[in-house]
Amino acid sequence: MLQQATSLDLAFQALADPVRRTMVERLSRGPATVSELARPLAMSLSAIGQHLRVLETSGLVRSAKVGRLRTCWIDPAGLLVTGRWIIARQASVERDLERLGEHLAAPTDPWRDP
Amino acid sequence: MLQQATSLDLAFQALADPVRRTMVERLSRGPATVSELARPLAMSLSAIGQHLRVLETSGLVRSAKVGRLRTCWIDPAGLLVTGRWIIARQASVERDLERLGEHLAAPTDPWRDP
DNA sequence: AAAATGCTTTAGCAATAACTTGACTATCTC
DNA sequence: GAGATAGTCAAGTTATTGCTAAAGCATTTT
Repeated sequence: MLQQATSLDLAFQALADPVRRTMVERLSRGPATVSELARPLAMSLSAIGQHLRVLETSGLVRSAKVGRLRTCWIDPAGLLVTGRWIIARQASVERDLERLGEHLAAPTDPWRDP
Repeated sequence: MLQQATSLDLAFQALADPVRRTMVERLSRGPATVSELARPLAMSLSAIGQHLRVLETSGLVRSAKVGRLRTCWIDPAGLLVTGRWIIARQASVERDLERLGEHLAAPTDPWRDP
């Protein structure tokens, strides 16, 4: 990972950690403060803050501070980019399996014998 | 990541690296050998072998060696688990936004005033 | 105004990740 | 059987990750 990380790198990287996925699962049910996110996770508030920063720079989560509470919520666009990538790969795989099916069904190879 | 990594951890972790995503993109168009995977990636064959190992233990890719060639292909089940997780989150977010819409439309708060 | 709450910052540390190089082992090809 | 090809293994290096602990700083609450 020499070059600068793309948004896809950052998003998948962010989702690779179970703690961060737990945070995203919580936030997908509605906004929460940092302390609320920390509650079920046996870990310092500082650590949660660091995970939150990763989620924010990845574009999956947004937040704003009002008073002494920081409220966080999902940015749907973040989930969209990762979801789209996976769906595109699934589509490619399906097309490939389809070609394989045709190949097995045909008496002659359509590539070598057009 | 103290406890043993789940398949979701491994899959997202695997997809977090641009080199491995390039390999997956190639394989989603059809099987390939290790050298074919390495061709467009300016990196030693050894490094590709290590990336391949990550992809295999994550469940995204499978491979088998015949003669001196190792052929690799996508395991669709691998993409499925990550895809499902993301779609489930997107669905949660939508439900949440819907609730927010109702809340804004209603003259009274449906939670505090049932 | 004092104390509690809710973060934030910094520094440090152990573990992991992503390579490289070099040596090695099969398997084809000539 | 000599040489090229395809991949594997082990060791070493450097950078990044995921924490912790301790101190700091605004906002509320009492």
